Amino acid sequence: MNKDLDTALVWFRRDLRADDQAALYHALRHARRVWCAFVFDTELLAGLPRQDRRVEFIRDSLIALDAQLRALGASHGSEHAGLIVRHGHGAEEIVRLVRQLHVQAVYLNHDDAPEALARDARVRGELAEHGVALHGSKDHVVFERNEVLSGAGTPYSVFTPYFNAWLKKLDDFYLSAYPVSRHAASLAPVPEEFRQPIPSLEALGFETTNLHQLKLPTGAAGAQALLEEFLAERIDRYDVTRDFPAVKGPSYLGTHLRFGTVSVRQLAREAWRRTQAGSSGARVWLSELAWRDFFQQILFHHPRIVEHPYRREFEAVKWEKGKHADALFAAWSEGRTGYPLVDAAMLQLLQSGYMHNRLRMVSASFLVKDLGLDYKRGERWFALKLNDYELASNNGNWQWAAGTGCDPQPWFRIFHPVTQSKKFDPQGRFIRRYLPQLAKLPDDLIHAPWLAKPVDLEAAGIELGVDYPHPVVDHEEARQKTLARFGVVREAQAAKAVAKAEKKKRTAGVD
DNA sequence: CTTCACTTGGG
DNA sequence: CCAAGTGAA
Repeated sequence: MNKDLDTALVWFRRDLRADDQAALYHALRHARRVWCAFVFDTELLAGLPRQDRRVEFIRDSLIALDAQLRALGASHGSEHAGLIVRHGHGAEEIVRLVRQLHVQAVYLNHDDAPEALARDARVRGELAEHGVALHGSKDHVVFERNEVLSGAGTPYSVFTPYFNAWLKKLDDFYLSAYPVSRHAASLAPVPEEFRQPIPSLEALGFETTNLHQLKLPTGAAGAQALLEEFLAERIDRYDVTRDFPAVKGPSYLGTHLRFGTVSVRQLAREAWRRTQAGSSGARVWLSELAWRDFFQQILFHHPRIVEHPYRREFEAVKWEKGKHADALFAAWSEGRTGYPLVDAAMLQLLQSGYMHNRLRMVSASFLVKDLGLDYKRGERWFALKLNDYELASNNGNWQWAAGTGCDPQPWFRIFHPVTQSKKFDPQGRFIRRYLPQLAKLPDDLIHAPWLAKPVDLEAAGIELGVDYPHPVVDHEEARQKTLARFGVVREAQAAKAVAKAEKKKRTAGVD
């Protein structure tokens, strides 16, 4: 094929794989010599704790990506291909590489988080000054930006119609893999002076974590192993197993999706095929992928939700503040609220960087509706701790739980933490895993130890307040306070409804 | 010169 | 998947 460019650079960011990779594919197709680069961004790293499983996950995955690129190049007659890894200011390092390698175009995949969009726009401007083009591609989601719009041409704000339109647009082509290997001969040898080993964690300013003790294999090969097992053993029952935190139901692919060590097209393709074959589990799992697209698209169209509630009437809600609120937040984040399921969930997050989806809902609801704390505090905590943290999904789901988002859980629907516990961890298997001090309590008492008789507590070897905390709030009392707290929203929504009804009456009168 | 089978590009 | 292009019969 005739190529229009001599040289190009692929800037890897959250797409750490060499197969079915949009930017890599386009670069290889258009340029005779293609280099690949990743930058550990000093500004981004500076905001992270010294022990961060995600930095380790990325570093491991870069080693795998480098090997993947070398092998791909070698099998197409190109020795010394590979990944150039830098540590510095992301944008500056890329511009520097472009000049040093005399690159004619940079290829990257879209990152639609507001800060990333701003950064990429700056890079585009700087590159333009050197006469270098920047080409962006969709890669992270199945459908992005304006690809799925309502009949009126506006973005959807309710999931169900969005999902229907999403499914309608889905076809084999959108889900087909970018055939990277077809053009792999364009992978260029990395010049001697650019061949540097991938920096160690220490060199990056980090310490090792327990990542390798977790059941989370890294890199594209790790993702494929997880996927194979999930498809073979669990996806068809996902609809019935996914709500039970003690059951191995989910795919555990969230972190791989986050860093692009797996292609979302591959996942959607597998789920879609099984959906068409009648698998109800696959259909529910596919809808989770669509939720991810939905929240990405919402963030793209409404970047203000990073700082503000999507529904403006919630700005007026007064959250608990001050010393007592801070103490409640500390109890929540450290897993000592006295509500076993919530505490077990928060400990799972602390110890592994993962939290089961059902528990994300339960613990979020508890923070907002039992403790009366601003959802943004919880959002920030999850952002810090979740291996699979993704701004769009995390913000979207927290706003869902708080009732402030698009298509949210209504604010007056308040999860009962004990009922949720009995329903989704009936035998207390999950609770016992993280709270061994409660292990001897019988199944019916483990969900609310403060209701156990002294004799039962004694038999289980528990002294409340010593071995396990008293509940930090009374749920029924908290519920009443929350309903009152959201009174301002009720009034605003009622006023809105009245205005709407009057308008309807007026237009009806005209007809 | 037409037709069919096959490949390639698009996202 | 579909449209457009290619090459052989």
